[in-house]
Amino acid sequence: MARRANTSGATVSRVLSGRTDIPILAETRARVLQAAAELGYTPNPAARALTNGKTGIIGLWMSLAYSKYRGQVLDTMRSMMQVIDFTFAVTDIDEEYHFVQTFDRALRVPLDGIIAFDTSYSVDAFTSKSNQLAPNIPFVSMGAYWSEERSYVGIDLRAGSEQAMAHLLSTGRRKIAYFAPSTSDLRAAGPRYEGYVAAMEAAGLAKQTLLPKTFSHRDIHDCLSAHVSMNRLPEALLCMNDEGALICARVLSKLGVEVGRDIALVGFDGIDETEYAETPITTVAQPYEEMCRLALDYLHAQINDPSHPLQQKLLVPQLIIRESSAP
Amino acid sequence: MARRANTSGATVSRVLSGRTDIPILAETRARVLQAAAELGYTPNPAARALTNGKTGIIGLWMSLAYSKYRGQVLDTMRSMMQVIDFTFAVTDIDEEYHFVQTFDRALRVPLDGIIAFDTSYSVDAFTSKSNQLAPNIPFVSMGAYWSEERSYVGIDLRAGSEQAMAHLLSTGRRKIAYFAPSTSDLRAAGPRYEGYVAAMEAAGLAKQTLLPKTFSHRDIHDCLSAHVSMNRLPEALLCMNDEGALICARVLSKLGVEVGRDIALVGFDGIDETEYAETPITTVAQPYEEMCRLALDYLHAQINDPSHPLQQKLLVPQLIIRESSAP
DNA sequence: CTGTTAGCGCCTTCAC
DNA sequence: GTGAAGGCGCTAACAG
Repeated sequence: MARRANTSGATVSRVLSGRTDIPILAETRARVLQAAAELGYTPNPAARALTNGKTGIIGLWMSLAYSKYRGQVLDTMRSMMQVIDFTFAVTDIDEEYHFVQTFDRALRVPLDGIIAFDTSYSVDAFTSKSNQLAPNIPFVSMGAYWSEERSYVGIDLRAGSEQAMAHLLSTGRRKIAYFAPSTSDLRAAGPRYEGYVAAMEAAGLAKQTLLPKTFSHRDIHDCLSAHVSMNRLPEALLCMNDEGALICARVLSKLGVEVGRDIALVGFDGIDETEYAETPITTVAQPYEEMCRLALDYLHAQINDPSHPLQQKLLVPQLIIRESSAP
Repeated sequence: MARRANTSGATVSRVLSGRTDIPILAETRARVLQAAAELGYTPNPAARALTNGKTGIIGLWMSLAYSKYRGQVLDTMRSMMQVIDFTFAVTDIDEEYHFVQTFDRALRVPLDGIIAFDTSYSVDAFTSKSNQLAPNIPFVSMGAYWSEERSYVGIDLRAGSEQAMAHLLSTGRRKIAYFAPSTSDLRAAGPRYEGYVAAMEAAGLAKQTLLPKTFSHRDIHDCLSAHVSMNRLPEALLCMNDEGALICARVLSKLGVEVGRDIALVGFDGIDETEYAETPITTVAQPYEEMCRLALDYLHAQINDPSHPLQQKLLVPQLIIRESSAP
């Protein structure tokens, strides 16, 4: 490349890095640019990263298994990255898989820092491993799971769950069931479930779970129609997430159960559709924009100053009450 | 690190690369592993990539602006990557932004190959630029846009659009409008629109567009309610995508218009919800699983053999007829 | 303004 | 089985 442009590697570097602080003869620059175009030459990013000691890349670690909430968070991160000069590389963290292998893979990408989003039930494995696997890379976790040993922007879903339960109880519901996929780790665990349990026990009520196999339309339908036909539907469902709640609402409506009157529904996350459903759905909305903004701030601080002290913050979700749980 | 383990860099490399072909004393191995754990040492991926000449990373270039269809594709790619030993780094290609800057950023990630998905209206800039920016990196585009100069797995949405129109026309619809966001580049362009135009002109019918500002619930509502109140609703809407069609259906239903009887609706993409909507929605389903599988195959072939000839294939979407366009 | 030199951290080759 | 040397492609520092 340098040869083709009749110049040295250093000059090529100066031109192609777009440096304005070093004066370069217009003619030389043109020669370099043309040679690059002819050869289809692009600087090797790995070599660049090695030399510079930084990559300009922030890794976003998350599960890419589809969910609307994750999509919204991704979208938010995307728009925030546009205004700062970092590339943002999303890598899939598969929680059902072998963690170590997953992390090994994620660490193949040379990074200036990592944001780990809702790395859910692998959180134990994750935080301890991430300490071991990448303790020197700036790291912030955000979402429902965190470790006190690392910087984080957490969302206190247990508090959110308790808000939701207080609302359901204060509007007279007594038979309240927790609704989650039986194949999920959140079946009978996690902050949402803990909030549910605490509230039911404090109220002296019997706990109950409704567990479709997954949150697919079919499974939810099968689960609910069985309960409807046996006339055993509870007075309220605390649904693990909004997508499940939305499907519930559609299914129940087709089964002749009126959401908001015959049964109350509450979801988690705060995705857009809850507002526009046939019957708008009450939801525990996660403050994900603030979460993203803070996580990026925290990470920035760590990147600029590797010895930056821990930054930890817990956000509280907001209960948005709508018709699906009308009094 | 080598010092801490009382050994040489070469041995550290042999241990940490997990090589089984080179015999290493169990004790030495243990010493290295422990030193690594104590120091929290991780091999520098950039240096590795530079030495090895490969990174084990495949870049997925796409817009991360949220859409359900993109989410499903991402999910499909994710599950396919699990079974092959590549990391998969998703980088946002912003089409509304300055292309060159976007590509510059995406190219900061050291990659063995690139899959570009639906890099839509930037396709011209994109393919020409990608030739210039990364002509030597194995590259496959997949989705609705492609360049004949590169390998691709395309989806012929124009053919899909014509199928949809043939169906609407054959079921007696005459006043058919094309429905897209006025702020989108697909407002009056792109393969979907071309198919619409061709069909209408062949049938000797007057073209018409309905253009809400965006595909948000509010904008669609404003657009449709205006038409309803003026009693000017067409007999059918060809909606640019399923998400828009689903919102249309909800809005129309609230406005007292019965979908499938008073008006026909057809969407594009084939997302799951179309099947479970109040009135199931007719859609031009994109064969995205096949698309992903082929794109990965093609890329693999190129990675393994840099001089592999071009591989190009055009897939045809499938029209799924449901109640929203019942005869 | 531009070329030369050295080193980033790793892995491969070749000795021992 | 293990260490020493060299080079991957780039850029900062230093000459000229």
